[in-house]
Amino acid sequence: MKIDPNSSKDLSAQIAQAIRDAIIKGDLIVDERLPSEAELSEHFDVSRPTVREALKRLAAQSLIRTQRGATGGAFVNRLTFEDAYGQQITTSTLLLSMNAVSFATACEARYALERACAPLSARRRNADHLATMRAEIHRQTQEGLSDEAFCASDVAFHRALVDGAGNPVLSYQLAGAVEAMQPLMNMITFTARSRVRIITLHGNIADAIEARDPKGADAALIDLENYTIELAQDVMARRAGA
Amino acid sequence: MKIDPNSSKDLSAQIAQAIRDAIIKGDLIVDERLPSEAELSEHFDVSRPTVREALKRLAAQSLIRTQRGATGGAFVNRLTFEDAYGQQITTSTLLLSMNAVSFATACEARYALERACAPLSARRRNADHLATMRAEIHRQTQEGLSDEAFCASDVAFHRALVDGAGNPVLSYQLAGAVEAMQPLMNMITFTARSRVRIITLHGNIADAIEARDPKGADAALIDLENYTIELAQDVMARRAGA
DNA sequence: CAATTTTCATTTGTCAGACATTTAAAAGTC
DNA sequence: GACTTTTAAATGTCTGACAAATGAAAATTG
Repeated sequence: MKIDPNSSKDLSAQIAQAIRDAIIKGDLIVDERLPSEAELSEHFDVSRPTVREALKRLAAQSLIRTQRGATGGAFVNRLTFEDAYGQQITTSTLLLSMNAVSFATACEARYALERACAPLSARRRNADHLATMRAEIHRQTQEGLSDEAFCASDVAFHRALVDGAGNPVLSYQLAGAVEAMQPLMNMITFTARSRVRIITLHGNIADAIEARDPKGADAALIDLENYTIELAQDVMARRAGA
Repeated sequence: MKIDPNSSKDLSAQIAQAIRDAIIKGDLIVDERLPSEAELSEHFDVSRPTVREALKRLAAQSLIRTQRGATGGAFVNRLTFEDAYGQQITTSTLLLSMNAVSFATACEARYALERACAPLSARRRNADHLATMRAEIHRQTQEGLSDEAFCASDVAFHRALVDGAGNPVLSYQLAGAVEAMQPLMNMITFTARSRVRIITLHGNIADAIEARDPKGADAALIDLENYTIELAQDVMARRAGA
Protein backbone atom coordinates (compact mmCIF):
# COMPACT_ATOMS: atom_id res chain seq x y z
CA MET A 1 0.00 0.00 0.00
CA LYS A 2 1.58 3.21 -1.17
CA ILE A 3 0.53 6.79 -1.78
CA ASP A 4 1.85 9.63 -3.91
CA PRO A 5 2.74 12.66 -1.77
CA ASN A 6 2.77 14.86 -4.89
CA SER A 7 -0.77 14.04 -5.94
CA SER A 8 -3.31 16.83 -5.97
CA LYS A 9 -5.72 14.74 -3.92
CA ASP A 10 -5.99 14.88 -0.17
CA LEU A 11 -3.66 12.56 1.63
CA SER A 12 -6.57 11.11 3.59
CA ALA A 13 -8.41 10.34 0.34
CA GLN A 14 -5.35 8.59 -1.08
CA ILE A 15 -4.81 6.56 2.06
CA ALA A 16 -8.48 5.57 2.16
CA GLN A 17 -8.26 4.49 -1.48
CA ALA A 18 -5.11 2.46 -0.83
CA ILE A 19 -6.75 0.59 2.03
CA ARG A 20 -10.01 0.21 0.11
CA ASP A 21 -8.12 -1.30 -2.83
CA ALA A 22 -6.37 -3.70 -0.48
CA ILE A 23 -9.74 -4.85 0.86
CA ILE A 24 -11.26 -5.27 -2.60
CA LYS A 25 -8.17 -7.06 -3.85
CA GLY A 26 -8.33 -9.42 -0.90
CA ASP A 27 -5.02 -8.42 0.68
CA LEU A 28 -7.03 -7.53 3.77
CA ILE A 29 -9.64 -10.10 4.66
CA VAL A 30 -12.79 -9.89 6.74
CA ASP A 31 -12.19 -9.38 10.47
CA GLU A 32 -8.50 -8.78 9.90
CA ARG A 33 -7.10 -6.06 12.08
CA LEU A 34 -5.52 -3.08 10.38
CA PRO A 35 -2.31 -1.65 11.82
CA SER A 36 -2.91 0.84 14.62
CA GLU A 37 -3.33 4.50 13.74
CA ALA A 38 0.17 5.17 14.99
CA GLU A 39 1.61 2.44 12.79
CA LEU A 40 -0.36 3.59 9.76
CA SER A 41 0.77 7.17 10.24
CA GLU A 42 4.34 5.95 10.31
CA HIS A 43 3.84 3.69 7.28
CA PHE A 44 2.34 6.44 5.12
CA ASP A 45 4.53 9.10 6.70
CA VAL A 46 1.63 11.32 7.69
CA SER A 47 0.19 12.49 10.97
CA ARG A 48 -2.37 10.61 13.01
CA PRO A 49 -5.28 12.98 12.30
CA THR A 50 -4.73 12.42 8.58
CA VAL A 51 -4.84 8.66 9.07
CA ARG A 52 -7.98 9.06 11.17
CA GLU A 53 -9.70 11.06 8.42
CA ALA A 54 -8.91 8.23 6.03
CA LEU A 55 -10.30 5.62 8.42
CA LYS A 56 -13.49 7.63 8.92
CA ARG A 57 -14.02 7.65 5.18
CA LEU A 58 -13.84 3.87 5.16
CA ALA A 59 -16.10 3.63 8.20
CA ALA A 60 -18.70 5.73 6.38
CA GLN A 61 -18.84 3.02 3.73
CA SER A 62 -19.06 0.27 6.37
CA LEU A 63 -15.77 -1.12 5.12
CA ILE A 64 -14.19 -1.06 8.57
CA ARG A 65 -15.32 -0.92 12.18
CA THR A 66 -13.28 0.41 15.07
CA GLN A 67 -12.98 -0.69 18.64
CA ARG A 68 -11.30 1.03 21.52
CA GLY A 69 -9.11 -0.55 24.10
CA ALA A 70 -6.04 -2.70 24.43
CA THR A 71 -6.97 -5.25 21.75
CA GLY A 72 -8.96 -2.69 19.78
CA GLY A 73 -8.24 -1.12 16.47
CA ALA A 74 -9.78 -0.97 13.02
CA PHE A 75 -11.07 -4.22 11.56
CA VAL A 76 -12.19 -5.07 8.06
CA ASN A 77 -15.93 -5.25 8.33
CA ARG A 78 -18.07 -7.90 6.72
CA LEU A 79 -20.42 -5.84 4.58
CA THR A 80 -23.83 -7.23 5.49
CA PHE A 81 -26.86 -7.10 3.26
CA GLU A 82 -28.47 -4.90 5.91
CA ASP A 83 -25.62 -2.38 5.74
CA ALA A 84 -25.85 -2.43 1.97
CA TYR A 85 -29.63 -1.90 2.07
CA GLY A 86 -29.17 1.23 4.12
CA GLN A 87 -26.54 2.70 1.83
CA GLN A 88 -28.54 1.77 -1.22
CA ILE A 89 -31.65 3.50 0.12
CA THR A 90 -29.80 6.66 1.10
CA THR A 91 -28.05 6.86 -2.26
CA SER A 92 -31.17 6.15 -4.29
CA THR A 93 -33.23 8.65 -2.34
CA LEU A 94 -30.72 11.43 -2.85
CA LEU A 95 -30.19 10.48 -6.48
CA LEU A 96 -33.90 10.92 -7.18
CA SER A 97 -34.31 14.09 -5.15
CA MET A 98 -31.25 15.81 -6.60
CA ASN A 99 -31.52 14.96 -10.27
CA ALA A 100 -34.95 15.97 -11.42
CA VAL A 101 -35.84 12.41 -12.34
CA SER A 102 -39.33 12.35 -13.76
CA PHE A 103 -41.96 10.38 -11.98
CA ALA A 104 -42.44 8.32 -15.12
CA THR A 105 -38.76 7.33 -15.24
CA ALA A 106 -38.58 6.40 -11.58
CA CYS A 107 -41.86 4.54 -11.75
CA GLU A 108 -40.83 2.60 -14.82
CA ALA A 109 -37.55 1.54 -13.23
CA ARG A 110 -39.20 0.50 -10.02
CA TYR A 111 -41.90 -1.65 -11.63
CA ALA A 112 -39.53 -3.11 -14.21
CA LEU A 113 -37.33 -4.37 -11.38
CA GLU A 114 -40.22 -5.50 -9.27
CA ARG A 115 -41.71 -7.43 -12.15
CA ALA A 116 -38.37 -9.20 -12.47
CA CYS A 117 -38.92 -10.54 -8.95
CA ALA A 118 -42.59 -11.42 -9.22
CA PRO A 119 -42.29 -14.69 -11.16
CA LEU A 120 -39.60 -15.94 -8.80
CA SER A 121 -41.66 -14.90 -5.81
CA ALA A 122 -44.74 -16.69 -7.15
CA ARG A 123 -42.71 -19.86 -7.35
CA ARG A 124 -40.78 -19.64 -4.12
CA ARG A 125 -42.66 -17.51 -1.60
CA ASN A 126 -43.36 -19.21 1.69
CA ALA A 127 -46.32 -18.81 4.07
CA ASP A 128 -44.58 -16.00 5.95
CA HIS A 129 -44.18 -13.82 2.89
CA LEU A 130 -47.81 -14.33 1.98
CA ALA A 131 -48.96 -13.63 5.53
CA THR A 132 -46.99 -10.39 5.61
CA MET A 133 -48.54 -9.29 2.33
CA ARG A 134 -52.05 -10.04 3.59
CA ALA A 135 -51.38 -8.35 6.91
CA GLU A 136 -50.16 -5.19 5.20
CA ILE A 137 -53.18 -5.15 2.93
CA HIS A 138 -55.37 -5.41 5.99
CA ARG A 139 -53.51 -2.56 7.66
CA GLN A 140 -54.06 -0.45 4.58
CA THR A 141 -57.84 -0.83 4.90
CA GLN A 142 -57.90 0.70 8.37
CA GLU A 143 -59.68 4.02 8.75
CA GLY A 144 -57.68 6.93 10.00
CA LEU A 145 -54.37 5.59 8.81
CA SER A 146 -52.01 8.47 8.10
CA ASP A 147 -50.56 8.91 4.63
CA GLU A 148 -47.11 8.17 6.01
CA ALA A 149 -48.31 4.95 7.64
CA PHE A 150 -50.12 3.92 4.47
CA CYS A 151 -46.97 4.44 2.43
CA ALA A 152 -44.84 2.57 4.96
CA SER A 153 -47.26 -0.32 4.74
CA ASP A 154 -47.12 -0.10 0.97
CA VAL A 155 -43.36 -0.40 1.11
CA ALA A 156 -43.61 -3.36 3.51
CA PHE A 157 -46.03 -5.09 1.16
CA HIS A 158 -43.74 -4.76 -1.82
CA ARG A 159 -40.75 -5.67 0.30
CA ALA A 160 -42.45 -8.96 1.22
CA LEU A 161 -43.19 -9.60 -2.44
CA VAL A 162 -39.55 -9.05 -3.35
CA ASP A 163 -38.22 -11.06 -0.42
CA GLY A 164 -40.49 -13.89 -1.52
CA ALA A 165 -38.13 -14.46 -4.42
CA GLY A 166 -35.66 -15.76 -1.86
CA ASN A 167 -32.73 -14.03 -3.52
CA PRO A 168 -30.92 -11.64 -1.16
CA VAL A 169 -29.05 -10.01 -4.02
CA LEU A 170 -32.32 -9.12 -5.69
CA SER A 171 -33.78 -7.91 -2.41
CA TYR A 172 -30.77 -5.67 -1.93
CA GLN A 173 -31.08 -4.22 -5.40
CA LEU A 174 -34.79 -3.62 -5.03
CA ALA A 175 -34.57 -2.03 -1.59
CA GLY A 176 -33.28 1.19 -3.06
CA ALA A 177 -35.79 1.32 -5.88
CA VAL A 178 -38.82 0.68 -3.69
CA GLU A 179 -37.88 2.76 -0.67
CA ALA A 180 -36.55 5.70 -2.62
CA MET A 181 -39.90 5.95 -4.38
CA GLN A 182 -41.75 6.36 -1.10
CA PRO A 183 -41.62 10.16 -0.98
CA LEU A 184 -42.89 10.30 -4.55
CA MET A 185 -45.60 7.76 -3.82
CA ASN A 186 -46.66 9.86 -0.87
CA MET A 187 -47.98 12.48 -3.25
CA ILE A 188 -50.46 10.22 -4.92
CA THR A 189 -52.02 8.24 -2.10
CA PHE A 190 -53.58 11.02 -0.11
CA THR A 191 -57.14 10.54 -1.25
CA ALA A 192 -59.30 7.84 0.26
CA ARG A 193 -60.56 6.91 -3.19
CA SER A 194 -57.14 6.02 -4.57
CA ARG A 195 -56.40 3.98 -1.47
CA VAL A 196 -59.34 1.68 -2.13
CA ARG A 197 -58.20 1.02 -5.66
CA ILE A 198 -54.59 0.46 -4.62
CA ILE A 199 -55.71 -2.02 -1.97
CA THR A 200 -57.74 -3.90 -4.58
CA LEU A 201 -54.71 -4.09 -6.85
CA HIS A 202 -52.55 -5.26 -3.95
CA GLY A 203 -55.11 -7.95 -3.32
CA ASN A 204 -54.84 -9.11 -6.93
CA ILE A 205 -51.08 -9.36 -6.58
CA ALA A 206 -51.35 -11.34 -3.36
CA ASP A 207 -53.90 -13.64 -4.94
CA ALA A 208 -51.58 -14.41 -7.84
CA ILE A 209 -48.64 -14.98 -5.51
CA GLU A 210 -50.76 -17.23 -3.33
CA ALA A 211 -51.88 -19.21 -6.41
CA ARG A 212 -48.23 -19.45 -7.50
CA ASP A 213 -49.24 -17.83 -10.76
CA PRO A 214 -46.26 -15.97 -12.28
CA LYS A 215 -48.16 -14.54 -15.22
CA GLY A 216 -51.01 -13.39 -13.03
CA ALA A 217 -48.59 -11.65 -10.69
CA ASP A 218 -46.94 -9.91 -13.61
CA ALA A 219 -50.28 -8.78 -14.98
CA ALA A 220 -51.40 -7.51 -11.57
CA LEU A 221 -48.18 -5.53 -11.20
CA ILE A 222 -48.72 -3.99 -14.61
CA ASP A 223 -52.20 -2.96 -13.51
CA LEU A 224 -50.76 -1.32 -10.42
CA GLU A 225 -48.10 0.43 -12.45
CA ASN A 226 -50.66 1.81 -14.88
CA TYR A 227 -52.89 3.02 -12.08
CA THR A 228 -49.91 4.63 -10.36
CA ILE A 229 -49.04 6.51 -13.52
CA GLU A 230 -52.66 7.55 -13.97
CA LEU A 231 -52.87 8.87 -10.43
CA ALA A 232 -49.63 10.76 -10.81
CA GLN A 233 -50.92 12.44 -13.95
CA ASP A 234 -54.08 13.44 -12.10
CA VAL A 235 -52.08 14.95 -9.28
CA MET A 236 -49.89 16.85 -11.74
CA ALA A 237 -52.92 18.15 -13.62
CA ARG A 238 -54.66 19.22 -10.42
CA ARG A 239 -51.53 20.95 -9.21
CA ALA A 240 -51.14 22.75 -12.54
CA GLY A 241 -54.78 23.80 -12.44
CA ALA A 242 -54.65 25.14 -8.89
CA MET B 1 -28.88 20.38 13.84
CA LYS B 2 -28.08 19.01 17.26
CA ILE B 3 -26.07 16.17 18.73
CA ASP B 4 -26.17 14.31 22.03
CA PRO B 5 -22.83 14.58 23.86
CA ASN B 6 -23.83 11.62 26.08
CA SER B 7 -24.42 9.22 23.24
CA SER B 8 -22.18 6.21 22.99
CA LYS B 9 -21.47 6.96 19.35
CA ASP B 10 -18.50 8.92 18.13
CA LEU B 11 -19.06 12.64 17.99
CA SER B 12 -17.91 12.70 14.36
CA ALA B 13 -20.48 10.03 13.48
CA GLN B 14 -23.24 12.00 15.16
CA ILE B 15 -22.26 15.21 13.45
CA ALA B 16 -22.09 13.48 10.08
CA GLN B 17 -25.54 12.03 10.67
CA ALA B 18 -26.96 15.41 11.66
CA ILE B 19 -25.66 17.03 8.48
CA ARG B 20 -26.71 14.05 6.38
CA ASP B 21 -30.24 14.27 7.78
CA ALA B 22 -30.32 17.97 6.99
CA ILE B 23 -29.38 17.24 3.39
CA ILE B 24 -31.96 14.46 3.00
CA LYS B 25 -34.64 16.57 4.65
CA GLY B 26 -33.86 19.40 2.27
CA ASP B 27 -32.68 21.90 4.90
CA LEU B 28 -29.41 22.01 3.01
CA ILE B 29 -29.83 22.21 -0.72
CA VAL B 30 -27.53 21.36 -3.60
CA ASP B 31 -24.51 23.63 -3.94
CA GLU B 32 -25.27 25.33 -0.65
CA ARG B 33 -22.18 26.09 1.37
CA LEU B 34 -21.91 24.58 4.81
CA PRO B 35 -20.57 26.70 7.65
CA SER B 36 -16.78 26.70 7.84
CA GLU B 37 -15.06 24.06 9.92
CA ALA B 38 -14.38 26.65 12.60
CA GLU B 39 -18.04 27.65 12.72
CA LEU B 40 -19.20 24.05 12.81
CA SER B 41 -16.81 23.22 15.62
CA GLU B 42 -18.24 26.14 17.57
CA HIS B 43 -21.84 25.18 16.75
CA PHE B 44 -21.44 21.56 17.87
CA ASP B 45 -19.00 22.51 20.63
CA VAL B 46 -16.30 20.14 19.45
CA SER B 47 -12.81 20.57 18.10
CA ARG B 48 -11.96 21.15 14.48
CA PRO B 49 -10.40 17.71 13.89
CA THR B 50 -13.66 16.12 15.05
CA VAL B 51 -15.64 18.26 12.62
CA ARG B 52 -13.21 17.31 9.87
CA GLU B 53 -13.67 13.61 10.56
CA ALA B 54 -17.41 14.13 10.19
CA LEU B 55 -16.96 15.99 6.89
CA LYS B 56 -14.69 13.25 5.54
CA ARG B 57 -17.40 10.72 6.26
CA LEU B 58 -19.83 12.75 4.18
CA ALA B 59 -17.25 13.23 1.44
CA ALA B 60 -16.80 9.45 1.25
CA GLN B 61 -20.48 9.20 0.32
CA SER B 62 -20.17 12.01 -2.24
CA LEU B 63 -22.64 14.06 -0.20
CA ILE B 64 -20.29 17.04 0.01
CA ARG B 65 -17.29 18.37 -1.83
CA THR B 66 -14.66 20.68 -0.40
CA GLN B 67 -12.77 23.54 -1.91
CA ARG B 68 -9.81 25.39 -0.54
CA GLY B 69 -9.22 29.08 -0.63
CA ALA B 70 -10.93 32.31 0.34
CA THR B 71 -14.37 31.43 -1.02
CA GLY B 72 -13.87 27.75 -0.34
CA GLY B 73 -15.55 25.46 2.12
CA ALA B 74 -17.75 22.39 2.07
CA PHE B 75 -20.65 22.37 -0.38
CA VAL B 76 -23.60 20.07 -0.69
CA ASN B 77 -22.78 17.94 -3.70
CA ARG B 78 -25.24 17.02 -6.40
CA LEU B 79 -25.09 13.24 -6.33
CA THR B 80 -24.58 12.34 -9.97
CA PHE B 81 -25.55 9.07 -11.56
CA GLU B 82 -21.87 8.51 -12.22
CA ASP B 83 -20.98 8.91 -8.53
CA ALA B 84 -23.80 6.55 -7.66
CA TYR B 85 -22.62 3.98 -10.22
CA GLY B 86 -19.22 3.89 -8.59
CA GLN B 87 -20.55 3.42 -5.09
CA GLN B 88 -23.03 0.83 -6.27
CA ILE B 89 -20.31 -1.18 -7.97
CA THR B 90 -17.98 -1.07 -4.99
CA THR B 91 -20.75 -2.05 -2.59
CA SER B 92 -22.07 -4.85 -4.78
CA THR B 93 -18.62 -6.25 -5.41
CA LEU B 94 -17.79 -6.40 -1.72
CA LEU B 95 -21.21 -7.73 -0.86
CA LEU B 96 -20.72 -10.67 -3.19
CA SER B 97 -17.11 -11.35 -2.21
CA MET B 98 -17.75 -11.18 1.55
CA ASN B 99 -21.00 -13.07 1.89
CA ALA B 100 -20.53 -16.43 0.26
CA VAL B 101 -23.27 -15.70 -2.27
CA SER B 102 -23.64 -18.70 -4.54
CA PHE B 103 -22.97 -18.27 -8.20
CA ALA B 104 -26.53 -19.38 -8.91
CA THR B 105 -28.00 -16.65 -6.70
CA ALA B 106 -25.85 -13.89 -8.13
CA CYS B 107 -26.46 -15.10 -11.66
CA GLU B 108 -30.20 -15.29 -11.18
CA ALA B 109 -30.35 -11.76 -9.79
CA ARG B 110 -28.22 -10.38 -12.55
CA TYR B 111 -30.21 -11.90 -15.41
CA ALA B 112 -33.57 -11.21 -13.79
CA LEU B 113 -32.67 -7.53 -13.65
CA GLU B 114 -31.18 -7.49 -17.11
CA ARG B 115 -34.24 -9.16 -18.57
CA ALA B 116 -36.28 -6.38 -17.02
CA CYS B 117 -34.34 -3.95 -19.21
CA ALA B 118 -34.31 -5.94 -22.41
CA PRO B 119 -37.88 -5.24 -23.61
CA LEU B 120 -37.44 -1.53 -22.97
CA SER B 121 -34.11 -1.57 -24.74
CA ALA B 122 -35.59 -3.37 -27.75
CA ARG B 123 -38.14 -0.59 -28.08
CA ARG B 124 -35.97 2.41 -27.37
CA ARG B 125 -32.38 1.65 -28.23
CA ASN B 126 -30.78 4.02 -30.71
CA ALA B 127 -28.12 3.40 -33.34
CA ASP B 128 -25.32 4.17 -30.89
CA HIS B 129 -26.37 1.49 -28.45
CA LEU B 130 -26.58 -1.04 -31.23
CA ALA B 131 -23.24 0.02 -32.67
CA THR B 132 -21.58 -0.37 -29.28
CA MET B 133 -23.02 -3.85 -28.88
CA ARG B 134 -21.80 -4.89 -32.33
CA ALA B 135 -18.38 -3.36 -31.73
CA GLU B 136 -17.97 -5.22 -28.46
CA ILE B 137 -19.01 -8.48 -30.07
CA HIS B 138 -16.39 -7.87 -32.74
CA ARG B 139 -13.77 -7.17 -30.12
CA GLN B 140 -14.65 -10.44 -28.42
CA THR B 141 -13.86 -12.40 -31.58
CA GLN B 142 -10.27 -11.16 -31.69
CA GLU B 143 -7.56 -13.71 -31.14
CA GLY B 144 -5.20 -13.19 -28.25
CA LEU B 145 -7.63 -11.15 -26.23
CA SER B 146 -6.86 -11.57 -22.54
CA ASP B 147 -9.51 -12.95 -20.21
CA GLU B 148 -9.68 -9.62 -18.44
CA ALA B 149 -10.20 -7.76 -21.71
CA PHE B 150 -12.84 -10.25 -22.80
CA CYS B 151 -14.74 -9.76 -19.55
CA ALA B 152 -14.45 -5.99 -19.76
CA SER B 153 -15.89 -6.16 -23.26
CA ASP B 154 -18.62 -8.44 -21.97
CA VAL B 155 -19.51 -5.85 -19.34
CA ALA B 156 -19.50 -3.08 -21.95
CA PHE B 157 -21.83 -5.12 -24.16
CA HIS B 158 -24.35 -5.62 -21.40
CA ARG B 159 -23.95 -2.04 -20.30
CA ALA B 160 -24.95 -0.88 -23.77
CA LEU B 161 -27.94 -3.19 -23.70
CA VAL B 162 -29.07 -1.77 -20.36
CA ASP B 163 -28.40 1.83 -21.38
CA GLY B 164 -30.51 1.23 -24.47
CA ALA B 165 -33.56 1.24 -22.21
CA GLY B 166 -32.97 4.97 -21.84
CA ASN B 167 -33.73 4.94 -18.14
CA PRO B 168 -30.84 6.24 -16.03
CA VAL B 169 -32.38 4.88 -12.83
CA LEU B 170 -32.40 1.39 -14.31
CA SER B 171 -28.87 1.82 -15.60
CA TYR B 172 -27.75 2.84 -12.14
CA GLN B 173 -29.36 -0.17 -10.52
CA LEU B 174 -27.94 -2.56 -13.08
CA ALA B 175 -24.42 -1.19 -12.93
CA GLY B 176 -23.79 -2.93 -9.64
CA ALA B 177 -25.32 -6.22 -10.68
CA VAL B 178 -23.42 -6.46 -13.96
CA GLU B 179 -20.04 -5.15 -12.86
CA ALA B 180 -19.96 -6.99 -9.56
CA MET B 181 -20.43 -10.23 -11.45
CA GLN B 182 -17.30 -9.63 -13.51
CA PRO B 183 -14.88 -11.42 -11.17
CA LEU B 184 -17.22 -14.40 -11.03
CA MET B 185 -17.64 -14.38 -14.80
CA ASN B 186 -13.86 -14.36 -15.14
CA MET B 187 -13.76 -17.90 -13.88
CA ILE B 188 -15.91 -19.30 -16.64
CA THR B 189 -14.69 -17.59 -19.76
CA PHE B 190 -11.14 -18.72 -19.86
CA THR B 191 -11.56 -21.41 -22.47
CA ALA B 192 -11.60 -20.46 -26.10
CA ARG B 193 -14.49 -22.81 -26.73
CA SER B 194 -16.86 -21.06 -24.32
CA ARG B 195 -15.96 -17.72 -25.84
CA VAL B 196 -17.26 -18.78 -29.22
CA ARG B 197 -20.58 -19.85 -27.77
CA ILE B 198 -20.90 -16.69 -25.69
CA ILE B 199 -20.20 -14.58 -28.74
CA THR B 200 -22.92 -16.41 -30.67
CA LEU B 201 -25.39 -15.78 -27.86
CA HIS B 202 -24.38 -12.12 -27.74
CA GLY B 203 -25.06 -11.99 -31.46
CA ASN B 204 -28.54 -13.37 -30.93
CA ILE B 205 -29.25 -10.70 -28.34
CA ALA B 206 -27.98 -7.94 -30.61
CA ASP B 207 -30.09 -9.31 -33.47
CA ALA B 208 -33.24 -9.19 -31.37
CA ILE B 209 -32.46 -5.68 -30.14
CA GLU B 210 -31.78 -4.58 -33.70
CA ALA B 211 -35.09 -6.10 -34.84
CA ARG B 212 -36.84 -4.36 -31.93
CA ASP B 213 -38.06 -7.74 -30.82
CA PRO B 214 -38.69 -7.73 -27.03
CA LYS B 215 -39.61 -11.40 -26.79
CA GLY B 216 -36.63 -12.45 -28.87
CA ALA B 217 -34.31 -10.42 -26.67
CA ASP B 218 -35.77 -12.02 -23.57
CA ALA B 219 -35.38 -15.49 -25.04
CA ALA B 220 -31.80 -14.79 -26.09
CA LEU B 221 -30.96 -13.58 -22.59
CA ILE B 222 -32.46 -16.73 -21.10
CA ASP B 223 -30.26 -18.77 -23.44
CA LEU B 224 -27.20 -16.87 -22.25
CA GLU B 225 -28.21 -17.31 -18.62
CA ASN B 226 -28.63 -21.04 -19.06
CA TYR B 227 -25.31 -21.37 -20.81
CA THR B 228 -23.63 -19.33 -18.08
CA ILE B 229 -25.04 -21.64 -15.42
CA GLU B 230 -23.97 -24.68 -17.40
CA LEU B 231 -20.43 -23.38 -17.76
CA ALA B 232 -20.24 -22.56 -14.07
CA GLN B 233 -21.28 -26.10 -13.19
CA ASP B 234 -18.58 -27.48 -15.47
CA VAL B 235 -15.96 -25.31 -13.82
CA MET B 236 -17.12 -26.41 -10.37
CA ALA B 237 -17.09 -30.06 -11.38
CA ARG B 238 -13.63 -29.79 -12.92
CA ARG B 239 -12.34 -28.03 -9.84
CA ALA B 240 -13.82 -30.68 -7.56
CA GLY B 241 -12.34 -33.44 -9.71
CA ALA B 242 -8.86 -31.94 -9.75
C1' DC C 1 -4.43 -23.26 44.36
C1' DA C 2 -8.42 -20.76 42.62
C1' DA C 3 -10.88 -16.71 42.43
C1' DT C 4 -10.97 -12.03 42.58
C1' DT C 5 -9.20 -7.52 42.33
C1' DT C 6 -5.92 -4.26 40.84
C1' DT C 7 -2.71 -2.46 37.86
C1' DC C 8 -1.12 -1.41 33.47
C1' DA C 9 -0.13 -1.02 28.65
C1' DT C 10 -2.39 -0.33 24.31
C1' DT C 11 -5.53 1.80 21.33
C1' DT C 12 -9.03 4.85 19.84
C1' DG C 13 -11.51 9.38 20.81
C1' DT C 14 -10.96 14.19 21.51
C1' DC C 15 -8.83 18.59 22.13
C1' DA C 16 -5.78 22.87 21.52
C1' DG C 17 -2.86 25.38 18.84
C1' DA C 18 0.05 26.08 15.12
C1' DC C 19 1.71 26.46 10.33
C1' DA C 20 1.27 25.54 5.17
C1' DT C 21 -1.28 26.06 1.05
C1' DT C 22 -4.77 27.64 -1.89
C1' DT C 23 -7.84 31.01 -3.57
C1' DA C 24 -10.32 35.08 -4.65
C1' DA C 25 -11.08 39.59 -3.50
C1' DA C 26 -9.14 44.00 -2.19
C1' DA C 27 -5.56 47.29 -2.45
C1' DG C 28 -1.94 49.30 -4.72
C1' DT C 29 0.83 50.64 -8.92
C1' DC C 30 1.90 51.95 -13.49
C1' DG D 1 -8.00 50.86 -17.04
C1' DA D 2 -4.93 46.92 -16.75
C1' DC D 3 -1.75 44.65 -14.15
C1' DT D 4 0.58 43.34 -9.84
C1' DT D 5 0.79 42.81 -4.97
C1' DT D 6 -1.22 42.20 -0.68
C1' DT D 7 -4.32 40.24 2.35
C1' DA D 8 -7.86 37.61 4.48
C1' DA D 9 -10.29 33.36 4.71
C1' DA D 10 -10.64 28.72 4.24
C1' DT D 11 -9.08 23.96 4.02
C1' DG D 12 -4.96 20.68 4.57
C1' DT D 13 -1.63 19.02 7.73
C1' DC D 14 1.28 18.48 11.85
C1' DT D 15 2.64 18.16 16.83
C1' DG D 16 1.69 17.00 21.29
C1' DA D 17 -1.25 16.03 24.75
C1' DC D 18 -4.94 13.96 27.62
C1' DA D 19 -9.30 11.09 28.25
C1' DA D 20 -11.63 6.82 28.03
C1' DA D 21 -12.16 2.12 27.07
C1' DT D 22 -10.55 -2.50 27.30
C1' DG D 23 -8.30 -6.75 27.78
C1' DA D 24 -4.34 -9.00 29.76
C1' DA D 25 -1.10 -9.53 33.15
C1' DA D 26 0.09 -9.00 37.89
C1' DA D 27 -1.07 -8.76 42.56
C1' DT D 28 -4.02 -9.89 46.16
C1' DT D 29 -7.06 -12.63 48.87
C1' DG D 30 -9.84 -16.53 50.48
